[in-house]
Amino acid sequence: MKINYELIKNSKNTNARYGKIETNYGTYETPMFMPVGTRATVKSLTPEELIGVHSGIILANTYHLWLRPGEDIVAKCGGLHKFMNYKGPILTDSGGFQVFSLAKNKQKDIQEEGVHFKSHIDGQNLLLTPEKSIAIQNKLDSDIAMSFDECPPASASYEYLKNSVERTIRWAKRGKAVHNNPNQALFGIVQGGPYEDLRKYSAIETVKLDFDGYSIGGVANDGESKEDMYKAIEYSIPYLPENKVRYLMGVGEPVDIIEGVIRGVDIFDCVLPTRIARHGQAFTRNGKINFHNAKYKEDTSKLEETCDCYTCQNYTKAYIRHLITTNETLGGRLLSIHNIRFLIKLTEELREAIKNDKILEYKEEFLTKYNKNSV
RNA sequence: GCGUCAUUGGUGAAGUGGUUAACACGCUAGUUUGUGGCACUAGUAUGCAUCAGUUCGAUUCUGAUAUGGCGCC
Repeated sequence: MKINYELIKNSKNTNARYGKIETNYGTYETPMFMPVGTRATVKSLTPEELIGVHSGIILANTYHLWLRPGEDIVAKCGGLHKFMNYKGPILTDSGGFQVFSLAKNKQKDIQEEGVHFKSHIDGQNLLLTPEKSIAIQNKLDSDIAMSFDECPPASASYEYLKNSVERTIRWAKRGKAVHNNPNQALFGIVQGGPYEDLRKYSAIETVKLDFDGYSIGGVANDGESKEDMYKAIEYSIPYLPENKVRYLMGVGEPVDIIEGVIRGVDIFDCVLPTRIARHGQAFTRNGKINFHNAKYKEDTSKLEETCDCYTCQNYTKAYIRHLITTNETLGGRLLSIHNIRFLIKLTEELREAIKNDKILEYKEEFLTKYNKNSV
């Protein structure tokens, strides 16, 4: 089986929806947040800890695993699930974003065939094509593979985006043609920047190719404004089928997850919870806090009294600050556990809010508290 | 007691007769959205032991004092 999305309830006053995704590794409710495990590990967390924060699908990366250890070794170990000992579903990103982010200021050559660029590890010349990306993902044996797309910077011109969207559609078609893993779903990606006509065109043409799910890409790049991000979602969603899952790539911040859900997005992924954790910061109901701040030095309270995560159940802020300021790896681990749980809990609450038709009230209440201490 | 060398921020220290006293660490605050993992950005001595003198101008030269290291009696 590939995956199956079931739409259970549409929200009354918004585009938000509650649903379920059935996979070979269990059934999960949406909206959901997917933790990012680029190199076949959600940085610093064991699979047991991931289950402990109620994770569903997690994300791994085609580009990174292609270079190291190589898809053949993963396949030899029995596929990604066995390789990393994660018993939940796994989505693999196609490498399209890496072409954009790794080679941001370096030489890269985007051709019709694919993208020529240099390895970030040893500088060797690489060529990633739609066919290659799909072949790697087939071997990695993830539950969901992503089409190989071009992820243009927010600064890209309309003309550039127009051509880029066309090429991404051609690449999607080529990738789908060679996809041959019967247990793996394949998603298409809508691009088009902040332009309504490009998003519409990209969505309609991508849907014609009939994928198992659709994602909205090219958002949250390079300091793109939130308004542009929300527009990109609004311009794409109306053209996506109701009976397929919708994935907003790379998002995000709590406020963006809420805004995305309200606009009809089902799943999200983002490096933020684990990255800011390693840099000593945590999401809380009252906004983001920085453990480098001196005010936590003697703070014997829990990170969040109301949070059910391992970190909040067992440790004081003073201890976490000590770990962070002394650069102990446990500090980043504890904050990663909390931050991921925070975003997953957020989506759990959003699901409840959709079921009860209280999503706008929930947003208001959440953001009032969350933004109270900032700005 | 005599001689001698030293004294620069929270720390280790560089340096110069002349605009804002280098650098590092620490500290303080911020950034991070399909991860080139533990990064980046910014701020952080109104003052160079104290007092006097030389000088247009002294942290930098001179003298005294204080404190410390070393040597001698």
